[in-house]
Amino acid sequence: MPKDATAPAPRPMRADARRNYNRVVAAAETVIAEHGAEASLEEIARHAGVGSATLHRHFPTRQALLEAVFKSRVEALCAKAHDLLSDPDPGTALVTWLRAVGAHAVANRGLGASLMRGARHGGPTLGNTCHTMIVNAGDELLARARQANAVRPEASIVQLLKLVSAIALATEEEPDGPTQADQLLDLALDGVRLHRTSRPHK
Amino acid sequence: MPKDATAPAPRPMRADARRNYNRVVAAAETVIAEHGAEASLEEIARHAGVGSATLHRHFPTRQALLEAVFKSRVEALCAKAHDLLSDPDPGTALVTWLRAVGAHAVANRGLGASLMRGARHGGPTLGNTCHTMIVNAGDELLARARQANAVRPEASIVQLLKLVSAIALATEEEPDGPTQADQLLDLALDGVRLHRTSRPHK
DNA sequence: GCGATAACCGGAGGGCCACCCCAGTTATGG
DNA sequence: CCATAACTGGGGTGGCCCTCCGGTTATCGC
Repeated sequence: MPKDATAPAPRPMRADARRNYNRVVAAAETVIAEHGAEASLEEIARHAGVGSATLHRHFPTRQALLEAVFKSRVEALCAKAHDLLSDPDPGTALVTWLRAVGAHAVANRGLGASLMRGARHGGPTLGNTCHTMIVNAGDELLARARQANAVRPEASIVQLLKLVSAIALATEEEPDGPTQADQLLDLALDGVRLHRTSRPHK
Repeated sequence: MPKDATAPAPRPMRADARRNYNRVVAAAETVIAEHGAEASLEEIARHAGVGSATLHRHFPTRQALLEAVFKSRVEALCAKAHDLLSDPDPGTALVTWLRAVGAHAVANRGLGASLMRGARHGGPTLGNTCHTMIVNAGDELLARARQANAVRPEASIVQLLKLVSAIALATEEEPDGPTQADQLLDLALDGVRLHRTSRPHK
C-alpha cells in the first residue's frame, strides 16, 4: 500500500508525479529549516527544480506541505508516546513526552505553529492530521496520568499541547531558543503536576 | 537629523502632519482589531484616507506603528503594576498583573507579538520601547515577590512575560480565545509560585 | 498681509509573492 | 505501438511592501 496519507490511491500516482512530490518535500525540509515556516513557496519550488504550479497542485495549501514535511517527526513523537505508556511513573511520562514535543517544535521551525493551526477549521477535511495524531497519542498519556492523580484533572491534552506549542513558537527564531524553551517549559509544566508531598526545598 | 519616535519635536510638527499621524493611528487601531497584527499596511492607509507613502514616512517600520497603537495600553499596564506594588501579597500581586497583561494581549490582537518582538534586535535604537516599559514595570513586582519568597527564584521577568505573550499569541484569533488563555495562564502561572504549605487536596 | 521656503502629501512604479490557466509533454494501458 | 489521460511549467493576475518625485500647503520673516 502506498504511503499516501488519506486516500487509498485508486490511481497509484504516476511515477514522475511521485518523484516531484518527494523532491518538493525534500526541498521544503531544507528551506524551512533555513528560513522558518513562513518561507517562500516559490523558493521551495525553485530549490526543488520544479514549477510553482506543480508545488501548488500537490499541496493546495501551505498547511498541506507542512503536514507532509513534519509527518515523519510527528509519527516519531506518537511512537514515543506509545513507548512512554509503559513507564512506571505516569506523571513523569507525560511531562517527558510534552518536553519532547516542545524540543521537536523548537528544533523544526514552524512545527509548533503547524500543530496549533490544526485545531481550527473544525472540519476533518485535511490539514489537521498532524494535530489529531498528536492529540490522540497524548490523550492516552494524559488519561493514564490523570488516573494516577499525577496531574491537575482540569487540564486537557489540547490545552497542554497548546501551551507547549506556544512556548516553542515564542522562543523559536531566538538566538538561544532551545535554552529558553526548556526553562519556560520547566516553569509551565510544573504547574500542571500535582505534588502530593510538600514541595522539596530545591 | 532627529529620529523622533517620541522626541519632543524641536520642530513642533506641522498641523496636517499631526492630523494624518493621528488618522493613521486610529485607522490602524480598528483594522488591527479586525484583522490582527499582520494586517495590510496599505489597507490601514486606505482606511485612513491617506497615501501609503504617508504611512511609511510616519512609521518607517510596522513595529513603529504597533508601538504607537499600543502605547496607551502599555502605559495603563505600567500604571497598574505601580499600583500593585502596594498590594499586601507580593506573589498574588505579580500573578494578578501577569494575568492583566495576558488579558490585554488577548483582547488587543497583536499586542502579544509586539511585546515579544521587542526583545530582539538588542539595540536600544527603537521599536522596543513597549517591551522595555513592560519589563521595567514588571521587574519591580517580581523583585518584591522574590524577596517575599513567593515565586521560584530562577524565573526572570523576561521569561514570565514571554510565557504570557506566548499564551496570548497562541489563543488569539481563536473563537474562545479569552477563556482558553485564562485556563492556560492558570496552569502555567501556578508553576511559578512557591507554595510553602503542602498543596491542598483540591 | 505676503511671498519664499521648507515640509508634507499621495500617485506611480519596482520587486516579490501566492495562486490560476492553458498548451505542451510524457507515462501508461490496450 | 498508439491513443489518452495525467502531469508539467511558463506566464498572467492581483496583492503586498516600500521608495521616488512632482505638486501642494502650512509656516516664518518681513
